[in-house]
Amino acid sequence: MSESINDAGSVRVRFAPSPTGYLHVGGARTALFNWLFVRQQRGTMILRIEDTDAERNKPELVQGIIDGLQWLGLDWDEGPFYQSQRTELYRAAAKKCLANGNAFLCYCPAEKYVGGDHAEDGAEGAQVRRVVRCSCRDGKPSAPGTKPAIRFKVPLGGTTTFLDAVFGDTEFANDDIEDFMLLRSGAQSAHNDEFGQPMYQLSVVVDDIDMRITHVIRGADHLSNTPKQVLLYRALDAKPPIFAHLPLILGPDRKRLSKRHGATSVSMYRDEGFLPEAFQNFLALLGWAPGGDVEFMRTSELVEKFKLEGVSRTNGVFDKAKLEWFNTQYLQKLPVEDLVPQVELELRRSNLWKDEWASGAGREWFTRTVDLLRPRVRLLPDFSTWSRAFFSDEFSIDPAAEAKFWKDPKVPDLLANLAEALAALPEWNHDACDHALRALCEAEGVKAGLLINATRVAIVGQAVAPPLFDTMVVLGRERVVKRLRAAAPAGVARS
RNA sequence: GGCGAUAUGGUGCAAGGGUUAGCACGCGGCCCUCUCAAGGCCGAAAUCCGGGUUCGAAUCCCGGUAUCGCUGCCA
Repeated sequence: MSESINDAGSVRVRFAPSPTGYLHVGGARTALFNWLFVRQQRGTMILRIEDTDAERNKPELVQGIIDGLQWLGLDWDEGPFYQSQRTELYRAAAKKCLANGNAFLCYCPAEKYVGGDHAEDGAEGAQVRRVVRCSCRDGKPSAPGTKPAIRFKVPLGGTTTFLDAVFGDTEFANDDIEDFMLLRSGAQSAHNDEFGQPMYQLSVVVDDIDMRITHVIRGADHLSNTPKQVLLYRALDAKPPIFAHLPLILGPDRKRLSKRHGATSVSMYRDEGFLPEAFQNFLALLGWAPGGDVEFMRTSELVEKFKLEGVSRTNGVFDKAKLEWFNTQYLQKLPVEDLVPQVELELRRSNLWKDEWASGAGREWFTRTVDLLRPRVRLLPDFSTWSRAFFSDEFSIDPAAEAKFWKDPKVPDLLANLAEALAALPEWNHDACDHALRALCEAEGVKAGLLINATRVAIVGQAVAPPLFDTMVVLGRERVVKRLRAAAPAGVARS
């Protein structure tokens, strides 16, 4: 019985980024889809770092990717594995291909390699072969004496097919596939190695076989690489996995998302103050939809509903406005206890945090305050802005707010009177404040709105805040009265 | 250039032969109101083009166009 659980757990996927120093949006989406799929299937997620290009890899950059994954709440079960540490495995595989006739030694200097070019379309006659093959593949070295590289010997004629869960059955003509590199030549290597570093196509396939990957979920930029890899699986006597290629994420100009589109790394969104779960929800819906009208789905729901078959085949534009909308939705709908820790982190970052908020009554008060503030927050740092206005001694009045709500000459007296009325209140709560203010307005013959707006400016320094009486309760009587008294003469001076 | 993929409002997704082509973001308006949000209601806005197949096509087929990808001793 328990064996069936193991069966269900036989799905194995991997996320295999190159260490570019940060996790970018496209990579994050790939990681997320892998993760949603594998968690639903109760399978195994593997993290593998594709750092075979020794030139441009810095091991320390991997941490940026890991941070990004963790922020997004994506975990893995095995790894991280580093391809740079598995070189021998790839060399052995390349030699196996050589031995069984699926690869050849290529002596062409890199710049002079003729393969991959396409033959001129001659007369209608024999146009079967579309890719030029290098003479090395037939045992006729083009430049004997130099150190050779190893290339895959793509079959002449025929087709290579594979199953793609997103794009369906896909077929490529072998004559369109160039004899791709497996191993670099040893020539440029400082060492006296026979061969150089392995190439991408080789290392992915070898690792995916070795790690028993069942589903390769990756960007659609690899769709055209897939037949090469399928050929390699065969050459290595292995069964290809199921592929699932995800449509690419584009910038607003419909070009592939890149640095010049602004924020492309997930860390930038973290730093801007997006909630990880909102980001996750947004990303999940970029290229996939469960089929109904629901969009707000928390992690567990996404895991439950995700289907590879539902993935779109169309490249999609990253729409930051929609991401912002998701963020406000999460800010509002999340259980407040899920939000409070995020706000705490934010206030710690901006040095506004007070230890008394960590537990007990302080914690309760802090939680209530977060709850009060959150409908008006768009990004986490807005909490810092609010806190500065509410609780810090740097309190100051925004001139624009003042101009808008203190222009009535009656305001200074009203504020002064209100201060005393509030100071005399037997109890400090929403209704008491409400009644006191309205009674005063009635006595003075002014509309409550006038004083409410003026008071808001006086006690928070800005034109925008949560409903006034809630705000008063959260601020506390002492602060409210003090600020009202301070505001009254200021108002007089201006009137 | 060759090969491949894709094509529904500005954007993200629905509608897998028969709907007044639906939802959401954004945009405009109204309501609510104590400011600003949120929320509610209303509105403008789309099936790339051309041929087929069919009683009937956004949906299936072919061609064109456009876009993206691959075509590296990058991954």
